[in-house]
Amino acid sequence: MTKSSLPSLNALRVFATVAREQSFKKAATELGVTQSAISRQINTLEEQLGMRLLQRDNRVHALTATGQLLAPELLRMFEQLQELINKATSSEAANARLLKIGISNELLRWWLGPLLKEFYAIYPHLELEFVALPEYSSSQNAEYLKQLLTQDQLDAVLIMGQLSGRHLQATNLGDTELLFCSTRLESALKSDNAVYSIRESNDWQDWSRIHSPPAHTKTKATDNTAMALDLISLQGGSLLLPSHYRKLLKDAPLKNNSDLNASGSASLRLYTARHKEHELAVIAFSNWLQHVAKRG
DNA sequence: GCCACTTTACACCCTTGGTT
DNA sequence: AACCAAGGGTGTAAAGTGGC
Repeated sequence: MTKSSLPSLNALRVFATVAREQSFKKAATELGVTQSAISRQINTLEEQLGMRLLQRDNRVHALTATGQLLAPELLRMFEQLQELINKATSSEAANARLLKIGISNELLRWWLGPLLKEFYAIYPHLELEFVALPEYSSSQNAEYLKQLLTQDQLDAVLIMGQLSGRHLQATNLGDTELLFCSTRLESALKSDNAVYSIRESNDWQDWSRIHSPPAHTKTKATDNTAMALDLISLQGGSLLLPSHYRKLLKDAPLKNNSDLNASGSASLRLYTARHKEHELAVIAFSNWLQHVAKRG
């Protein structure tokens, strides 16, 4: 029998019920349909199988040999199926939970935030709560971030850079390109304007290795991208914008000089505690993020 | 006559495939 | 992407059949 010619689950369920009750009428009552529907399901099933399953005239007398072979196995399978459904539906309630996510304001505003509607449409039983973190991992904050995860204060951390530890599970969500952006299209390297980068990142070092800026180039470190954006909008200048915020170029008065872009070493990563790697909510969030990151 | 089941006609919903 | 028609699956109501 090919896959496409498999009888419908409903027809098999009807047959199993009739076999157990030895009556179309009782089966109809149990399944909440008319006895006519039962009759037709049995007929269709027998036609599909090419043989009779019930010996009957205007009464059900007995199961045929084929019916005797099928009925006990089907009844057992439907019992197992019911158990599985009970288990799945009760665990859905258990899995309806709050996920605490550590993330920077920048990543939330310019990357994850606009995608959340899609997440909630797929996983309506999950709720996300956000806790503000730095944009980049560094030697100063690494231990603190690890503790947040291993001591269950957060379920996941979204951050640029690396956290190491055997109790952590890392998922790479894509390498970062540093977009050289200025308030004006001209290259800031030829003017007096400074280039802003984030203090905790290696962005300036990564960028300098590729573009070897002149020694007189002014650089300024800021705490985060939002601060760098505010400063260059007030004072002019350039910044190294992580490519995850690419959509921002449409909204902010920024121009990207693609000749001066460079690849950064700090990838965007999702970190979770290893003891939570089998939790359905964590798996769902992680899988969805990977899907979103892949799509770009 | 009642009961259990079959047959037939018809309706509704969903999927699929073609068209715009 | 939106629309439409065809076809399949599933349901009901009602009439018919035959045993008890």
